[in-house]
Amino acid sequence: MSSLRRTEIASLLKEATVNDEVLVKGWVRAFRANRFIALNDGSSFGNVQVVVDFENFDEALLKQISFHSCIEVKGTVVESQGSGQNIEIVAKEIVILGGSNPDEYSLQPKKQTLEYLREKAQFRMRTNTFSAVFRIRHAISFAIHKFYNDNGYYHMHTPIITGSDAEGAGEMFHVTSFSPDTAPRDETGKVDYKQDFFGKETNLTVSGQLQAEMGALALGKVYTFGPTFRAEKSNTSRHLAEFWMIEPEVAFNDINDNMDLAESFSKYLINYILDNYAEDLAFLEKRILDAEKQLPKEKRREMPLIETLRFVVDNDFERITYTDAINLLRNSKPYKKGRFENDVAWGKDLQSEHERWLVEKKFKKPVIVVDYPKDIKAFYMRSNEDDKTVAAMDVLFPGIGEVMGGSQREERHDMLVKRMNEMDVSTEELDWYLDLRKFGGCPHSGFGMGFERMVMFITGMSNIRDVIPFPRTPGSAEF
RNA sequence: GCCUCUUUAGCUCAGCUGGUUAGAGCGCCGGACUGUUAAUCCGUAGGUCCUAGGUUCGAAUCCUAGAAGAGGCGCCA
Repeated sequence: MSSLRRTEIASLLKEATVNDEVLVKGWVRAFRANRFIALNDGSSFGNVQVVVDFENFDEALLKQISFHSCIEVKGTVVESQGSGQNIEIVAKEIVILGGSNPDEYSLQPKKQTLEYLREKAQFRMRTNTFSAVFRIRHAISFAIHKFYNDNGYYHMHTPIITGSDAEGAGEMFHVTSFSPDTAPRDETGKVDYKQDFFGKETNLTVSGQLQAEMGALALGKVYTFGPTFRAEKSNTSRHLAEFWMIEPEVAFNDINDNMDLAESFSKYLINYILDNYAEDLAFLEKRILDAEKQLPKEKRREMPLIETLRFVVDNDFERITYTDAINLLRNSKPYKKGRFENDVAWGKDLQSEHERWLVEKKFKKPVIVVDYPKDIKAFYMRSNEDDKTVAAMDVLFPGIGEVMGGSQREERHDMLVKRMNEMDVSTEELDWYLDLRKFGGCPHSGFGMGFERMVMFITGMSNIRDVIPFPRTPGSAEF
């Protein structure tokens, strides 16, 4: 008995047979009727029920079996008399590993708002919702590596501290070893970064794409998966200052190959979760349905979570050019009735209300928009024959908007230089990037996927801060 | 960067045009019950009405500033 080894609850629920003597450890999810403990150790969504014959246990010990206290139980597996589970454990010995005074503990065995739990990040992963979300977050991360590995891609680590500020993907966080008060200054009074750690100004990366292109032009197929930083004061449920991004970059792929990759990649991830995390998904779906009961019909999801995921996997993404999208929008009901707040016109970027109409009203499935006007896109995107558009694509998902954005890259050296000059991007600073066109260049494509946005889509969570353990947003860097 | 909303018990909230001692459900605590699945029943306790000013005979309620949280726009992933 004393040499008994711990069984994880996931394997216990799967493999235990009646009369097994077992040792389990975990956190108390509920203690009902002074007799039934729902115990969870994180190994699965399911709890194991521990039955306590309270007459045989010390009252002081039973008192310590409170919500989220941590205990160790030795006992015998029996068939359950109750209806909620097949087997349960009759406790012979219980040890309190860590008590949790319910008077002082900030969580309770009841529904609590996601906002409140967000403030208690030290505990929120113990709740059903967040443990399901973070198990799935892990699984998507694993599936990403599996997808690319199985398809012959190489994972490439791009730098987190970058020395170039020409990536143009947004505001950056400066990285310096100087203290603001004592930073050395040059004769004009500006901070003299020549004396700083790296001898120049440095920032946290906003994208690994330019570096990934080096990998693609040597290893053929590469992808990055790392943290990314944007110092934009975006105050929305879809933006983080620190988020994770996956960026495949593939030699010889054109924009159509790029779209194929984006579609098969996202379907693979969704399928992986459908196949392996059904229990967690079912709980998340039920959670949303319960929450939506209080909302008016038009604010509820059109389909429950799992149905939505199946639908996305079973149907082709809609592919449409920017020009066609503009025409569709200008002929749409909301446009004609003046319901859009922002104007729709060729040359202007699609606003979220327009994207939402295309995805949620018109096509009711993921939509890939391609061939955007060159003036609203980045310098490295390949110019099309019409000289007005570039081979850029945005992949739009229902409820979330842009999940992926990418392009075929401009591989023609002269064209790239021309675009850089037009858009005021320093050719000197990016000479290494231009070298990739000068020496052994080739057509290539890639895109960036916002990891947290994919986690949002798959888990059905509506705030990006609830799918990352420690969200960093303007004005908030707790924990 | 712009705009809007919220902040009242441990949690979720109600509290009307300013007017006695600020309420409910859940949770906690005490008791009853004991095969429960958000257990049930009875009872007790629990409040700097976010903070600081102001208006008023009187402020949870009105005004100003600040803090925290949420939502929308823009930017994007």
